[in-house]
Amino acid sequence: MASRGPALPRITDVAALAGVSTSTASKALNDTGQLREETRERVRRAAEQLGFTPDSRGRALSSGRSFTVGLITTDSSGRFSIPIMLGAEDALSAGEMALVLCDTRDDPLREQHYLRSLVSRRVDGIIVTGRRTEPRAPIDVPIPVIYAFSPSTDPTDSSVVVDDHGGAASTVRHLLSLGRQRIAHVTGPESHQTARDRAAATIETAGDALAGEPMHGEWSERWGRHAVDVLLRTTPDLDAISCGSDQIARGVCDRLRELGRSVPDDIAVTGYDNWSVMALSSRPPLTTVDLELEELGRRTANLLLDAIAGSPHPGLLEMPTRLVTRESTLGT
Amino acid sequence: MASRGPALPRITDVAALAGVSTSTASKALNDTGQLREETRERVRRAAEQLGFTPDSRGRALSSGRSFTVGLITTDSSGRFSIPIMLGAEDALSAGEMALVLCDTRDDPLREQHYLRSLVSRRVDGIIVTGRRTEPRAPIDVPIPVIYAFSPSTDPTDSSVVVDDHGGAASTVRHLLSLGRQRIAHVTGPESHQTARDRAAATIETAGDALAGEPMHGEWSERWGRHAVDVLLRTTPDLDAISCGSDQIARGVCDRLRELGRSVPDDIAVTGYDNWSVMALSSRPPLTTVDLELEELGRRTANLLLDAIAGSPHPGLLEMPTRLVTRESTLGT
DNA sequence: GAAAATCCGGAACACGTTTTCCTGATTGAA
DNA sequence: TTCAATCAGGAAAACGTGTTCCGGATTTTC
Repeated sequence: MASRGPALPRITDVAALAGVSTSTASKALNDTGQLREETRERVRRAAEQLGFTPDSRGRALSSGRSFTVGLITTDSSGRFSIPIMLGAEDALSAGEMALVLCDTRDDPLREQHYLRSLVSRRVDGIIVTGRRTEPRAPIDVPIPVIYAFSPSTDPTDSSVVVDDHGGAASTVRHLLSLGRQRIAHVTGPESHQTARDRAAATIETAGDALAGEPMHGEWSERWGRHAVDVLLRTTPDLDAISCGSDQIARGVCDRLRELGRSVPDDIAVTGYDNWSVMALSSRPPLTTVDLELEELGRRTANLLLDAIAGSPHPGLLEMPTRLVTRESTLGT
Repeated sequence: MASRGPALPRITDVAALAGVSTSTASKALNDTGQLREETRERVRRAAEQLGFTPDSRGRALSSGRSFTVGLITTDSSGRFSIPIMLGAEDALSAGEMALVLCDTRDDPLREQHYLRSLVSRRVDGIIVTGRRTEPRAPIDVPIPVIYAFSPSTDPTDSSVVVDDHGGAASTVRHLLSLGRQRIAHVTGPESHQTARDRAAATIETAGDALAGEPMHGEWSERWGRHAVDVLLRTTPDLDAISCGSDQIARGVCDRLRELGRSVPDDIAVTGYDNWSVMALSSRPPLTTVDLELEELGRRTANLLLDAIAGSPHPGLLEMPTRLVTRESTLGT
């Protein structure tokens, strides 16, 4: 009942078939030790014939490593964690490392549970990620840890984050380069650090071209639509709106179109996040900032691999964003 | 260099501290064997004091199991695989099982690579999932496998899928119960089985109330908008549009509003998928079908646990969907 | 032809846990 | 008091691999 089908062959089976000892078989398959090439080849053929796949549990035990890293995410349903996850998984799988997924659902109890589980599995390292850019409390484990997206509050930990300041600045510079002179900023709640950071960068970069104060609201199309109504009343000579998210930008575009304003001829609009379903379905499609989260995930994984190998890179690493230009600023 | 910080305590350390042998310590911590309660307690305290966490690699080796299952997804970036993944992870973590993530990116080579890796890790089972409802070729491994969302072409394999027929039928019955009598169906490409299935169910359920043939196009808002133009020309007395996805439905609503038709007073609209960003941002919010994918993932995981325990459930399991009613059919 | 160097492969152990078997001690019954 | 039955815990093996050490065989050198 325990095993259906024939048991998987062990290295001793390979050794027996090749007529050598297990240690010789091990050396042959791992290209270590001193063996005649002919012996190596014989063992390889035996392994091939038996369909031998080494049991990594044995290897893990003897090597002291598990070739596994844990990914703790506070909400993987969020659209930020997922690309990070995939990027990390991509980078790790190249190094024959596996990634075990732990979704805490923002529950500290679950987080504790998962940490124990990961330590018990003797994972070689842990990636911690979240859905907000606010720093989070570090986790306490005797294993290398890298924080992605949400940095650790401890600056001596290794964290990889998005350069939100640079991203927001790039949209504003783009608008300025197009000759826009009255730029409004519509973004998310002031309680979100990312909204504050982007607003600050916008103010700093726009200078005199900034129209009024940044407008904080919710991350929704509805807020974008509402903000347009307010803006057109208070700032009639507006010629650009830089939005804190693609969702807001889409709402902005919809409302502008309903009111007969042309985007981008009358008013150029920029989004943020390059969330394809929003940015591409918007009318017109949005110029926006791609967070390059998959690359961030890859980078995080590689940093973790370094740390596992004994060369940690403590501190904060800010990853560059990429400006994606589309019709909402360029026209057709 | 290999280990920073003090090495993690082993069970021999616990045993030494408690003044017993390792086998006794093991029995004490696992509540097996015959030991005095006082001895058990002494061992437990020693473990506590040392912060002992058993090394699951050793346990895995000795038990013959790895307490790990693999999840192979052809694209986890798709929004279907993710809830399934989370549901599975949730169900597995309750049983102290870990889930290792493998994203093949639809590349057969990568899939082979991952399969070897999972077999090498001696995972206790594998979940295979995809982004389409088309059956897929089974994988060949000597380990229990369950297919989720994309069933296996081999009917003797275990597969868990969405009841697309029932889901589509439920929207049509809902429209009929509201007294709608001329129902059009706008859906995705005919090359997609899910579009064909939903169309067939719609035809069957709507009967005489069906207006024209199902209209196949792409899964986009643009197609939804375009379909409205066609429909209003060919079928002026239309009073309901059942869409094959929330994205299409959103396009439909947008276009109807632009043309001055009231949803749902003039024409009721239903979506499919309950993709919140579409269904809730639509004006009005969409009545739609929730695929309950997280529950599907949980169910898949539990079936896999059964199979691992020696009680497989071969065949196809269709999971029920849930109709979510909102303003696009009910009004305010 | 003897001594040294080199090459090849095997025996043994380590990794950390669980489990099986076994022994000595205690208890109960006759 | 003796024998059997139960209890408490230890010794050893098992899981599958990698690695260290060591001895025998072959080749090289003088």
